[in-house]
Order: sequence, then structure tokens, then C-alpha cells
Amino acid sequence: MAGNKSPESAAIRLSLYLRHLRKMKKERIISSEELAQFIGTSGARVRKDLCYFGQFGIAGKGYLVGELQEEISKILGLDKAWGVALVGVGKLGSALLGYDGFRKSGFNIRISFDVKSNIIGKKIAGVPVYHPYQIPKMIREQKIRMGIVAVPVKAPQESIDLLVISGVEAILNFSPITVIAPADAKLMQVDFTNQLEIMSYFITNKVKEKTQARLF
Amino acid sequence: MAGNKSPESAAIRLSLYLRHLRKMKKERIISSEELAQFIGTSGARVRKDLCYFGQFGIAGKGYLVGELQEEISKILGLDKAWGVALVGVGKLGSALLGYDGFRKSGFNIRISFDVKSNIIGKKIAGVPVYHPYQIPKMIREQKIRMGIVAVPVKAPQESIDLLVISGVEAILNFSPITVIAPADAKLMQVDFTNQLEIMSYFITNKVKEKTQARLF
DNA sequence: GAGTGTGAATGTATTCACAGCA
DNA sequence: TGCTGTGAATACATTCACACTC
Repeated sequence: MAGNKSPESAAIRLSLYLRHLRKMKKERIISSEELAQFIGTSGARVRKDLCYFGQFGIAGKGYLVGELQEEISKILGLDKAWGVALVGVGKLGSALLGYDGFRKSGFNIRISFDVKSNIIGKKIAGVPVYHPYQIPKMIREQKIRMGIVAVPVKAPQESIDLLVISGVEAILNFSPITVIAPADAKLMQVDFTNQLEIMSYFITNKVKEKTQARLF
Repeated sequence: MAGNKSPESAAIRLSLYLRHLRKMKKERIISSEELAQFIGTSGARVRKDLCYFGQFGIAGKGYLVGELQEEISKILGLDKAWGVALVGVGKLGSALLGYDGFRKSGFNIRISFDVKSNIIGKKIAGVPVYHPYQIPKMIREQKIRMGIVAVPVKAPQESIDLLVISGVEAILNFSPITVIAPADAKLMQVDFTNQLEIMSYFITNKVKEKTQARLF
């Protein structure tokens, strides 16, 4: 029954299941075991992840790819488009603006912010760049609920605070700073140095299992 | 005692502790509780993480910042420099080449590889670009043990296989593809779309805890 | 027969709580 | 007295195993 609580990590796996399902023919049937192998987990785990949210399978057969894809999309909230705002249009920020993968999942970076006067008012990869003081106005106007912070050195805390005040509900932060997690928004950190340090640890201590990022 | 096994996630936290310690004066003393607050965990967790590897604290006082920094560096294998190879010098790859944070932790991207003939033979951010067929030769020559894969569309599997054959022991993969984890190397995935999908899930289902990338 | 859905059993991580030391 | 180090207790996640359904 869907009465149990799903593990914190279910969302990560659901997203991975989805990635795989998207590459398959919709009318195919896939078993939990088959799906599990692609992301390196067990059939039982897949079944459990799914049964928290409902009964999507056909006993004795498996799961209908198209239907399961739709159900997982719904669980993850991907049955609609998401507007995203980017703060920090440096090298990394620009790379993210040009990143193709987002659009396929319904994520659109609609506006970006940077202090560099030579790009304010221009468009990069089709996305307009504004000064950060416009964050509250623009975020509210466009009803944006997700933010990406890729400011090069410091001041990510200010960016995050501004976004949250403006109504953003989840933020992906690339700045390698321990930021104060705002109470009313979900914060996810991506820290490249951190990743390499973990790799260093695993080489040094010869631990061999695979680790999905992550976190986060 | 250090007899117990450390949790898989310890490396992630150790890296975060380290990041914080680096910003402090070496002669200061910090308590487990204080350190914990900066990365959003408990004092008990910090103490446990550390006591897997030895006894670094002073009872009744706390930990000496400089000493602890050194010890954690050693545990993570950061007491030496690491040569890193990058495969895929697109927008994201270039951003990584110019990324400052690596150098401070002893990571040096020494060589890079790309198929684009207009950049082969040149240097980008001071790093020479070679054709991928040179991977085995160059990796062995330079005794490189870590790789970053940021190839734009496909073929990350080939890149990964080539790196591993050449002796690379850990790989950070940015390509949003479910790759076959090589048996004799540590593979870490960073998938931006995946991250946003998790954020979508958390907003949609109003879950509020913070998640470190992670996640690994 | 084959594979889902799901309680029960196991394994792993975190928190508690406190003895012992500076 | 204040904080570490660490077993014991708890919470959480994964795996097992099997009744049940198509």
C-alpha cells in the first residue's frame, strides 16, 4: 500500500528510472528487474519505490513503459513546464544557459542575473540578462519557482536570500560555500571540489562501489 | 575505537568539514557541535565521523583546527597533488578548466581531450588539448589517476572505458547517461537535469529538508 | 508461470546518553 | 565543568520471501 513513507532517496531513483524509460518504446513492457539493472539497484527496490505511490504494474508481466513514464513524471511534478532563473552568468552559468538537457524535461531558464554591466540588457543563448536588483520584480512577474545560483566567488548567500524572498521554492547552488539553508525553500548543493575530494578518498582507501551524486 | 566501519557518506561530510576548517585560524579550537552547525548535522555525527579514523580531539575542549585540517586532509588523500584529465572541452568543460576551486585542494587538470580539430594542439586556460586517441599514451605518461568526462551528447561510455583502460581510478561524469560502472574504478555522476527533477519533486510534494548533492 | 505488491527480516546510518578525561 | 569518544538505542533504507494476480 501507498501508506508507507518513501525513502528520502526515492526521488533520485525515480528520476533515473524516468531517464531510462524515456529512451524506450512506450508500448513495451519492462520488469522491475530489468529497469533495476540499468541504474544498478535491485528489482525489489524498484517495486518498493513505485508502490509508495500506487500500483502501476501488471502482475506476472511488468510495467507498461508509457504508462509508468507518465506516472513517474506526475510524481516528480514534471507534468508541467518549470520556469527557472539563473543568478551568475559566468563561464559555468553560460554553459548552463546553453545546456540542452533541461528543455527536454520541461525546465526553461527564462531569465538570468549578473552584475557585469557589459552583458546586462543583452541575451545569452536566448535568455535575457538583468541586474540582480531586479530579482524580486522579475521573479514575481514571471512566477518563477526554481533558481540556479552560479556566482563565481562569494555573495551566494545574498543571491539565495533574494531568490527566496521573491518566492523561489528550490535552489540549485553551485557556489562552494556553506550557505544557510533557508527555512522555506529546498536547497541543493553541487560542489565540484567536494566531488573530487570524495574521489580522492575512494582511491586512497580503495573503496569501489559506485556513488550517485547525489546527493545530492 | 576506529574499529567500526565508517558510513559510506562519511567522505562527503569530511570534505565539508575540511572546507569549513580551511576558512578558520589554525590555532583556534572548535567543538564538534560548532563544526556540525556549519554543515547542518549534529555534534555526535561529527565526533563519530572522526573517531572512525582516530582520536583527534582534546576532551573538554574540542579540536585544534590546524591539526584536524591536516588529519582530514590525510584521510581524504589530499596530502599530495592530484593530476586530473578532462575529456570534452565544450562549454561545460571549458568552465571546468577555468574553475579556480580545484587548485586550492591540490587538483590540477593537466591535460584535456576533444575531437574538435580547431582546438586540438592549442591550450585552453593553460591546459593543452589533445585528440582522444592520445588518451592512453598521455594518461600513462603523466601518471594521471582521475578523470572528468564532460562530453556534450553521447560517447561518454567510450571515454570512460578509455580512461579506465589507461589506468584512471576514479571518474566524475557529467554526461546524463546511465553508464556501465567499470569494475576497477570509482564512478561518480553529476546530472543537472536529475537535480532539477529532484527539486521539482520536493516542491511538488512540499518536502523541506536539505539534501547534499550527493550524492552522492 | 512469471512478476507485482508488500509485510517481515536484515543491514546501515544517525541519534542518544553517558563514562571518562583535560 | 565541558566536551570527547563510544557503546546502546533508535530510526531509516534495503533486501528477502512469498501470497496473490494476470
